[in-house]
Amino acid sequence: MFPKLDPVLHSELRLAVVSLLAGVESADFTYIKKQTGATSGNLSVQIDKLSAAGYITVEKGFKGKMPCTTCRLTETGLEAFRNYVTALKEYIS
Amino acid sequence: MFPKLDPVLHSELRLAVVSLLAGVESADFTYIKKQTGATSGNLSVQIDKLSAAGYITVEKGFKGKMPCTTCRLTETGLEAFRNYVTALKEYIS
DNA sequence: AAAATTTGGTTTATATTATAAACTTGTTTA
DNA sequence: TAAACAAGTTTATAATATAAACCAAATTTT
Repeated sequence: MFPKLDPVLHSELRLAVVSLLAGVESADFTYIKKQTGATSGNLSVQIDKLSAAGYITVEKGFKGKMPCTTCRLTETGLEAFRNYVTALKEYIS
Repeated sequence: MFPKLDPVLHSELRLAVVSLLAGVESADFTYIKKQTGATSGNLSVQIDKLSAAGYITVEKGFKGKMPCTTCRLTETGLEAFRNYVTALKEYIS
């Protein structure tokens, strides 16, 4: 009746990050931070978790001389997001 | 951009309980337990939290000789649920 | 050019949560 | 009457989310 909700996505900030990434080709740390309003520490941790789950890829490079961390949603991540949304609808409809 | 999600409702089991109660006039502990597949302990704790938040009322009585705990969604609870659903849609659409 | 500030994060500590395991009280069944 | 079951509650534990503190490099200020 109530399907299990993916615990990786059932987190306010991680869900926001994935939702954001689902709409763009890629986004860097600073941008995600601004859009979500998260603190750096929290965002850093949650990005690690999404990465560990294989839901996003994280690429560290530089923009000019400044470090820049770029995140991208993987196929796995997109599918997990879709599944989560489907499951969630059982709860809220 | 991403609205804050009510932490009382952003919990798999509590959300299931509220979702369930939103569709019926009332439901007792055993029924909720069956429908959600939760363990008694977990359900007991989460019902307390929903009750403490004023989202449900809990009435202890007997069905025959057996104790029976009946739960009902309050107006506050229903409104919180609606708000949660609205907020969530910002994340998943 | 040295000092102070900002950028872009990471690491660590803490407080909260979710969950299961163990327990309680009373009832039914063998 | 002893064992098993029902309906929960309480307590312990493991996982989470979050913020606070920290760090290195770049930039700006004096």
